[in-house]
Amino acid sequence: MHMGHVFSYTHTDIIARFQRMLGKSVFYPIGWDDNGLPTERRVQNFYGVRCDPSQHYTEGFEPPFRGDPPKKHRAVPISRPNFLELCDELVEVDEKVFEEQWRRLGLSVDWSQNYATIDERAQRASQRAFLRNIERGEAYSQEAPTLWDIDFRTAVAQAEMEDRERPGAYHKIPFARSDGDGAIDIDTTRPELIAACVALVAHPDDERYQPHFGTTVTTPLYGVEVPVLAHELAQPEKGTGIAMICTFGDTTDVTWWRELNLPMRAILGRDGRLLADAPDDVDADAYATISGLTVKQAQKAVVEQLIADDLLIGEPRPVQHPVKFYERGERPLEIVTSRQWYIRNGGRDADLRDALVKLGAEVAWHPSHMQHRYDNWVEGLNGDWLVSRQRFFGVPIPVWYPLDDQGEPIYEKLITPDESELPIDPSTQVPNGYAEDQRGKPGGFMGDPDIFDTWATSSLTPEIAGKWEEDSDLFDRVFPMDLRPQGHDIIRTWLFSTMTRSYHEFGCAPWKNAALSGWILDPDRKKMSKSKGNVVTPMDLFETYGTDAVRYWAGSARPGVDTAFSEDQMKVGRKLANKLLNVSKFVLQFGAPSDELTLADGITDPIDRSMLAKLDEVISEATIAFESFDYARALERTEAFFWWFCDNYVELVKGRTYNEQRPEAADSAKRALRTALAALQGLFAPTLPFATEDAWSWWHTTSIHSSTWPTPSNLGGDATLIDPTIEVLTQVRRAKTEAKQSQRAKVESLLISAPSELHEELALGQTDLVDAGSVLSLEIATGAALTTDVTLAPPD
RNA sequence: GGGCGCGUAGCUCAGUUGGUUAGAGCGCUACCAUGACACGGUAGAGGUCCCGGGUUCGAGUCCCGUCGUGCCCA
Repeated sequence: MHMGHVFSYTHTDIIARFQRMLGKSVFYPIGWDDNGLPTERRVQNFYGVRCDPSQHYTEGFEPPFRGDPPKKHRAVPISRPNFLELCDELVEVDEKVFEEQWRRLGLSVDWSQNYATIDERAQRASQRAFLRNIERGEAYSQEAPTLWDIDFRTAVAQAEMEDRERPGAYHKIPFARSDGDGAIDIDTTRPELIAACVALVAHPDDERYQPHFGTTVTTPLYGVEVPVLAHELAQPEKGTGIAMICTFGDTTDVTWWRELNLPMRAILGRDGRLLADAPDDVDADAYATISGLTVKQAQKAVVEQLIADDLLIGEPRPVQHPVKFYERGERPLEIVTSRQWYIRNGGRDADLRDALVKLGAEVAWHPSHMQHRYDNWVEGLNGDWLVSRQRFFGVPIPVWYPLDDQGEPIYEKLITPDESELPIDPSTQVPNGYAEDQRGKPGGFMGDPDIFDTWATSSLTPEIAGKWEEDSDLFDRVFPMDLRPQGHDIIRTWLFSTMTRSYHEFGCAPWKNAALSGWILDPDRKKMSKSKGNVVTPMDLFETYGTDAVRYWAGSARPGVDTAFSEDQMKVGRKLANKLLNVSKFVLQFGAPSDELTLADGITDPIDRSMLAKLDEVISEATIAFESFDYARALERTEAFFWWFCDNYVELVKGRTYNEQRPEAADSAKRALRTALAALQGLFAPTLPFATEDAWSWWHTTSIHSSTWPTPSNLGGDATLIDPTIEVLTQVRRAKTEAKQSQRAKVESLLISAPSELHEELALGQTDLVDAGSVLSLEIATGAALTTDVTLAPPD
């Protein structure tokens, strides 16, 4: 856990606490997204093991290490079940630590409702939703080109892919025309893929190549005849304006291959090496020189061969170009053909895409411009959602396949479990009508070896948390949910995938509101993240500034705005919490008024009513702000009033409150102070739960967090009536400061000059003013503006 | 290249239907042991609201453009 988590989770907690004070019963679960690669990596590094599915299960296996294996240690291969046991073990330990930290932060989540994306309930929901997706045709498996990380050996979804600028070089290479009339020169950054070339392509409007459309050329080195075609995705200004289409060099190749109905000529293997055997029509002898090489080695070999055959025109020209990477990966993604499971998300279906955009419009976004991110992403999708992963720690894909006489799976006849059997693991469980000894045998069956990507399960968090199909009373009450809080960086993944699943299953958005938190930036304005090594952990900050101060820092950042990590803000928060405790002590020292007058009868002084009228405005504004999830504005308004209250109102009426000569006047102030204090403690309670609870306990027996949200007292006071008096008080203070005197210094005479319409207001504040300013003699005269003439008494 | 933010005091940021003299905190300066508070208080200095046009009686706020900066998507 780092400050980025503290930041956004605090926002959610503030909203939950506010809603609870409105009298609502808030459903506030928390979940751990623990399956997937990050956990696998942690397990490998923590225990010094690696998963090898060919290994057999070892009962009672003890890992070589529990934490910090030495650098030289070589990972011990262990079976998948053993590996999963260690995942479970580590996840449990991690979650304990997390929970402890969240409790320390004061998250008011319902800990009895927590879940994890690997727990049984989540697995059940994940598998159930998926089986229903299959039934309705929303999920399908297909042998298709897939983004592939050669190091992780897994397929990767569009949402997990990112562009990185990498150096490359254009190689200009001639493709001989089949009619023998010269050659067409193409530019490519991937000459090693010439053997995989299936066509050349140029823009249909490109006059240079229009005469060649429909003709054929022959690939250099490998002698394959390929057509010259037209497609509007070809970029005339890039290189020579004509490109070779390979199966596959990049995602555009996939589009061309699909839309132009081109044949497959695959040469890349899943290990990132070129396949051992050449495609059928490729010159086998020429291919033999690159067979089995890595992509990098193959490029070098092909270029050398081109140069030797005088087929490289000029020198390679270096370029910087965007290359697609798995977001966790270190080598460029390749595209290989493999059988994968997909869930329809509109990437290949305009109607579905439109429906999902429309669904996005039904959600209230906070801040509203975040909706553009969603629209942008949905409209830019170019394929369905790939959900299968060739990994180990995750929810198994709950299907089996019958095997034919040759032992080959018959994918179209897949076998699914009954919902009542979920969750299942098809790699250890046997489908109905089969016996375990038929596993992998001709005429028998095989389990799908893959697991779901973690997003495929976390896309169901509303269903998991609401106990969909398991507790319909709860589910009907909480779904659709009111709020999805999350970071804006995962709109394309978590938010969008959750929308998609909800649309398929229920035809509606899974929540009414989406509140997007910003990122935490380090002082250099870089995103704070583990991989950048610039994270700050919260525990020390809790110790140094207090939890409320850390929450204050988070709560003062406007929704959706990236925020610099700032200890200065925490100092301010600490100051605020401290001030609240002190002013509470001050107000409460006077005790409760003895009689039971109503507020209207007990608070008689117009100065007191004026302060309360100001407070009423603040309560209204803060309430409206909170209702629209703008916790920062609510805090800011409350805070501004609070400091004014402490510095001005409290100081102004302090003398009257202490004055036993005029009990009724003192009583009015005491009642006003207590009324304001109760409201202020309430207004701050969502943001500063600890300080407010503490101060509240000094005069209440129940928790402030189960008290009711402050409401305006509506005594009909004049909010601005007090202002001229405060202005005069400020001028008196200034006079004392400029004279380098104590604020306690006596004022011999105070001459106030003010427009006549302010005279009554000043007269009403006069007694308090005389007390607060230690004024010996005061006079009010008429003048154009409010000015004062302060004569200090000589110091003693 | 397309989309979306953001440019206000040395720093971090408020400024919500356009409306007196643009605010806060931190930092800085000076002062103050006062009965809630030294984890304090009082006051002060500090701003061509990125730049250039436009709308308007009036623009930090609305419109157009430029520049800078950040993110998302190609």
